[in-house]
Amino acid sequence: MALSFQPDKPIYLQIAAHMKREIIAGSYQPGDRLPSIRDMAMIYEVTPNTIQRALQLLEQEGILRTERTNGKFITADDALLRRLRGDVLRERAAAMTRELLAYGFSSEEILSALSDELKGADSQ
Amino acid sequence: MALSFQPDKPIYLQIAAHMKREIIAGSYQPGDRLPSIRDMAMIYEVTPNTIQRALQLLEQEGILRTERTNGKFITADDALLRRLRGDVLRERAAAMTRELLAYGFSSEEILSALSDELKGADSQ
DNA sequence: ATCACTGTATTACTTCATTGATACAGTGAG
DNA sequence: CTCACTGTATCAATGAAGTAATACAGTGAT
Repeated sequence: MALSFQPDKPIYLQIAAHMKREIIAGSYQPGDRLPSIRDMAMIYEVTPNTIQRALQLLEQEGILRTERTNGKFITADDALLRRLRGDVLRERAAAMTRELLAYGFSSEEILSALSDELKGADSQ
Repeated sequence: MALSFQPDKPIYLQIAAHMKREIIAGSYQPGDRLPSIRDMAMIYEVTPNTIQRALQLLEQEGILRTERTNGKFITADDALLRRLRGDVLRERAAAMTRELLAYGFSSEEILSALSDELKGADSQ
């Protein structure tokens, strides 16, 4: 793996975002145990502190649960994961809408631009 | 005015973004002269350097033009402004699409979420 | 008891970016 | 010429943030 990091954003944020995407996309299952902090540090080629910091963010969102001396686990709370999935979608859509309306674009323009993008993405 | 700044993003970027929105939204007209750097510094309540730095970004995009001892002006190039407007819309739509597809959302989910947001925004 | 494994906390380094102070330079009106 | 106005360049202070090093602490298998 070793995920190529963008130099302009903190690594711990990029790892947190990556993990969150994987979890929401279903690459990890509810209840799964994560690799240990030190193992993940090797995988991502960063120091353990950076991993810990990333995972703290996810734990604050309730996505992870810690067993003090045993490891960290994806929450087994299915409902929470489903809710999170919906929240992410709505929040991203809302942010984009807010921004583009501030630029003076009409609802029709925004919707049409998005349709075009999705058509392009589908055909790949 | 004095625009309340978010503490987490550099002020010069926020000012640049604000100006760009105003220009794309049509609050300034092509060819308009901007207030002097020192005047804008007073208006935004920041130091002149911060304004200069913000305006440099817009100048690099071709949105502004400088007359060395006379001031800065919105470009009179109408076509450029129209093109910029379209670019912004497409770029934002593309970024959001990329991100949400990485989360595993389907095109249908994305489109529907955006429609919902726009409906909400319209009715306000 | 010891070892190997978990996560946690503390501290410090170091780098980097943002902002501010100040000086430079050109133009045109009076 | 001088003043008042433009934008520009340079350099320093500060402050914040990210990362790394290291030590702490708990558990369970052998």
